[in-house]
Amino acid sequence: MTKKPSFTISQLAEEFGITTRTIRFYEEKGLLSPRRNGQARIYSAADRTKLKLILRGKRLGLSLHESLDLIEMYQPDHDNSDQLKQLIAKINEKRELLKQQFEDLNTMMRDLDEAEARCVDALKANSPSK
Amino acid sequence: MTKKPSFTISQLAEEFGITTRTIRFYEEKGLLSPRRNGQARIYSAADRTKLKLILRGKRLGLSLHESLDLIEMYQPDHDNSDQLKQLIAKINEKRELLKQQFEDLNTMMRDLDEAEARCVDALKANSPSK
DNA sequence: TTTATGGTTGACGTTAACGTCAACGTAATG
DNA sequence: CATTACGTTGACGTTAACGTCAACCATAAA
Repeated sequence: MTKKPSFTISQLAEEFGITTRTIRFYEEKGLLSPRRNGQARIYSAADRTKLKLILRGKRLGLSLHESLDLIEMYQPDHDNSDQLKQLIAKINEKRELLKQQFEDLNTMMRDLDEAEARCVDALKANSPSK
Repeated sequence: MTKKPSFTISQLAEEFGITTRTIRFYEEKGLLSPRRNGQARIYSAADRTKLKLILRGKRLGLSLHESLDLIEMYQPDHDNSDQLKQLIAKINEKRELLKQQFEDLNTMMRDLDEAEARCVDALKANSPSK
């Protein structure tokens, strides 16, 4: 039997490079709900995963609320067909947005390549090889 | 001789689906500097391109200031070697961030695929083929 | 018992990125 | 000339996502 891992707030804060204030803030917003030991918060592996999803969302420019939506997609209510259909629709919307982001990223990457090439050329021009 | 195209603020606003207030706000922040006809603003093709870059940056989660940095990368001061070197360093940093974003996007896309698959399965289970 | 360490709950402050609104200018149109 | 459409400049409001700070509690070590 492997013990279920658990974490303190500051462990998670350090691991992900954020402050404890931030983690508590996410809880206020309903993104996390760790269990308690007395008044102290204890985070499960699942809580940690949620936090990871939130931070990934942030890196992709999602708001906290959007991340919350996404997280809820991962644990749908399997008894409600209407909700499931809505969820599938939402997922497809999200997929479209992600595709757009892929294009944007590619474009920006190419732009950066060109920008760098121009810089390198300019450098060569500035200091001719003697 | 093809005439140089120019745009009014509301043309750009409509084209990009933003408000004129937003465009003026970007100007306040130094991201745009259209020429004037009297007191009215006139936007050149270059201004339009800048705006496009800003909005692309936004979709990728960049702040306005970060987009400004990027835009300035595209028109470096070709006489200043130090600045050029710094710029190359910045570009490489940015590239690393973009790579991270690519990974995030891929992961999220796969997660979405799985989430959808689970939804579809649940739907089938709910309404058996009878 | 004192002190250090880590955690908690408010309350309030801050910054970015706009929105809203009022008061005004200007140019074309009926 | 009055109206309509479009534009301008402030000034102020708003929301999200935290930061800062004070006052407090709990446990463990000195």
